[in-house]
Amino acid sequence: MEFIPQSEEEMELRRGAWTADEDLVLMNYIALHGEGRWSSLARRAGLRRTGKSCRLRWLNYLRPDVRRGNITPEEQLLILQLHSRWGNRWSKIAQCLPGRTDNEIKNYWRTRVQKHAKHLHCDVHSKQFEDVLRHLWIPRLVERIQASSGDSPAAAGAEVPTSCDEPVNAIPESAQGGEDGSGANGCWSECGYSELGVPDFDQSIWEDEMWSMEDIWLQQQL
DNA sequence: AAGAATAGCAACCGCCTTGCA
DNA sequence: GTGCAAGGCGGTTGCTATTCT
Repeated sequence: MEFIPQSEEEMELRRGAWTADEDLVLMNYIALHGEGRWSSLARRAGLRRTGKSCRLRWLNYLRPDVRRGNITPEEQLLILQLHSRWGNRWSKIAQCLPGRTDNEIKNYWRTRVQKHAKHLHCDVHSKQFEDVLRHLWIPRLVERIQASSGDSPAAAGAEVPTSCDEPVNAIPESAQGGEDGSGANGCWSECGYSELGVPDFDQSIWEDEMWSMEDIWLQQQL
């Protein structure tokens, strides 16, 4: 049974946080009719929401394959690499991180990465910050990944896609411990790299360590 | 213990692109 | 070729939880 709003009151659009009931309605409707045609979907499902709002709610939150929780070091590494290549192309970056949404990656970048840039008193797009990423942050992430995965070259020397089906090794040589850092076969997302089961780090602990490295780096610049 | 400051994240806004009549 | 509607994307805002003073 489809609900077609008749009166103006029924047409009045809701905004703000979604309720559990609205979520349920949206999920049920999509389960029955599939996604797409969001504007009419919103009307027919009886949701007083814009099509855009429904689409966003589904893609960023309700979709069954959405992964939640801490961004793992592998994912962080991938984000840093892909962002250096593609810039703020969040949806494109998200395509290479299964289960992560563009919104989540964007939020990660703004809250974590830009915060570090701010602490360094430089712009995220500056050469200085690029150097920090390339020579400190990324190598540290690689070390962490190596350590936690039993020094698996597949993880530590993983390749980063230029597109999701065109892998290249994007980890800078300075960040690679051995002469042969390769071993992963193609796009991380496709080989399931981020699903290898490397445990999450306690973000605050390892980020603290990042800051001691920052001090070293700043010293080197003096 | 309470208020202020900060961080994290969900959701909205506005612009651009695409598809179709 | 043009206009319109819908979808997609990046930027921004605002709310809530947490941390700090």
